[in-house]
Amino acid sequence: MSKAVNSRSKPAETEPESGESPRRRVRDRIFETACELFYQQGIRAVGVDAIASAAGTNKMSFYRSFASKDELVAEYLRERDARFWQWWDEVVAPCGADARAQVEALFEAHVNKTCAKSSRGCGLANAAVEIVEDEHPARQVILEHKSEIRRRFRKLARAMAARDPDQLGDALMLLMEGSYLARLTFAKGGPVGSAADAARTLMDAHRPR
Amino acid sequence: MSKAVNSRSKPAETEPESGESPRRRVRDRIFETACELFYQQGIRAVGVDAIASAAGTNKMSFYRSFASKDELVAEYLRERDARFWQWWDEVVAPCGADARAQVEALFEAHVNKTCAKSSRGCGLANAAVEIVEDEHPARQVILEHKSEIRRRFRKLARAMAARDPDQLGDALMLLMEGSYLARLTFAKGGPVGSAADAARTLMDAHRPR
DNA sequence: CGGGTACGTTACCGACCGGTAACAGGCAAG
DNA sequence: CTTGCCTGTTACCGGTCGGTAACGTACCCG
Repeated sequence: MSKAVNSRSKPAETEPESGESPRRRVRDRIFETACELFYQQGIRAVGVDAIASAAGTNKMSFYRSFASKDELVAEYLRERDARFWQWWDEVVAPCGADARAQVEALFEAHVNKTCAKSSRGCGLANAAVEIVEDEHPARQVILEHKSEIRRRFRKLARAMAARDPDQLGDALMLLMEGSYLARLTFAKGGPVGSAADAARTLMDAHRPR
Repeated sequence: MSKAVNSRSKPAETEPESGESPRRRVRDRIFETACELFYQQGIRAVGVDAIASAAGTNKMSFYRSFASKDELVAEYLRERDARFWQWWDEVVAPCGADARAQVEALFEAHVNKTCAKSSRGCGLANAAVEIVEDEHPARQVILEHKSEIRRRFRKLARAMAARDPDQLGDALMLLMEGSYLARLTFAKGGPVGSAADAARTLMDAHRPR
C-alpha cells in the first residue's frame, strides 16, 4: 500500500527523446539504496536482503540486476570514484591554472565536506579496510582511485614548483587520508579542522626560493 | 589426533612461583589467536567459531572465557592500545626531553613499522571503520586511544615551542593516521615513506623565530 | 578416594548469509 | 489478443552467524 503506482516510463527502443536512456527503474533504486547503506554502515554490515527491502523490492529482483554482491560493491566504489573526481574538478575549476590555489580550494572544500554530519569519511578507504581479499573486484577500483589521487597531488606540487614535488604531493595526500580516518572517531572539533592550515604550511615550506 | 597431550601446568592457587599468574591456558590462546585474526582479516570477517578452532579449541570453550564477541573485540582493542603506548614510550625513551627528537624518532619508527609486510595499519582505526554502532563497547576504547594520541602530539608541539602547537599537533596526527590508511592500499613505495619527512618539514615551519 | 575445576564434544537454537527455482501478474509493443 | 519483458512473491538451498545446554572426562588438590 502507498507504494506509488509504478508508472512505467519507456523501454528505450523507439525514440529515446529525453536525453539519457530511460532504462532505469528497479536497478537504479537498488543501486542508490545500496550506495547509501554501504557508505553509512559499511559493506560487510549490509546484506543484499536489507538492500533490496530498503529499496522497496526483494532479493530476487536484486539478483536480476546484479550478478553478485561483490559486483555491486565494485560498482558502488566506481560510483564513489566518479563522484569524487567530479567534486574535485568542480572545486578546482574557479582557480584556473593556479596550482596553489587549487590545493587550497580542495582542502577547504574537503574539510567542509568531511566535517559534515552525515560524512563517514572516504568510502573507498573504508572499503580498503573492510575488504582484504586480493581477488575481490573492489581492490582494483580502490588502488586506481588512490593512485590517481597521489598522481594528481604530485602533479599539482610540480606545477607550483615545489622543492620536492613528490614529497609534497605525498604529504598532502597523507593529510587528506588522515582526516578521513580522524573523522570516524572525532565527530567535530577534531583534528580534521587543521588539515587545510597544515596543507598551507607544507606548501609554504616547499616554496621555491 | 596429533594434538599434544595437554600437559596441565598449574592452577594458580598455591605458590605462583614463576613470576606471572600461571592461570593461562585456553583463554590466552584464544585471545592471542583472536588478536591476530582480527588485525589481519578484520573484525566482522572473523567469527567466533573460526577463532576457537584456530586456537585449537571450540566455541564452547570460547564462551566459557568471554562473555560475548563484542567484549572480546573491546579487549582486543585495549590490548592494541596498551601495546601502542608501550611502543611509543620505548621509541621516545632514548630522546630524553627533546620533544623534536621524540617526534622524529616516532615517525621514523612508525614508517618502518607501517611499511612492514605484515602490517595492516592501525587496528583501532580499522575498528573505527568497521564498527558503526555507538553503543558498541569498542567505540569508547577507540575514542580514548585517538584522543590520547592527539593529546600527546599537541603536548609535544607545545614542548618544542611551536608557533601554533595545537595546529602542529593535529597535523602530525593527521600524517600518522593518513599513513595508516595509505598502507592498506599501497603495499610499499607508497606515500607512507614521505610521512617522516613531512613531519620534519611541518616542525621546521612551526619553529619559533 | 572423593570432589572440584577446566576442558573437549555434540547437538542444538533462531537468525541471517549469498544465491536460486518456479510461478503469477502487469503492462506495452506487435 | 498474443507475445514478451519486467517485476513481485514464495519457497527453498547449504552454510554461517552469535550463543547455549548437557554430558563426558582428565586432572590436581585435599
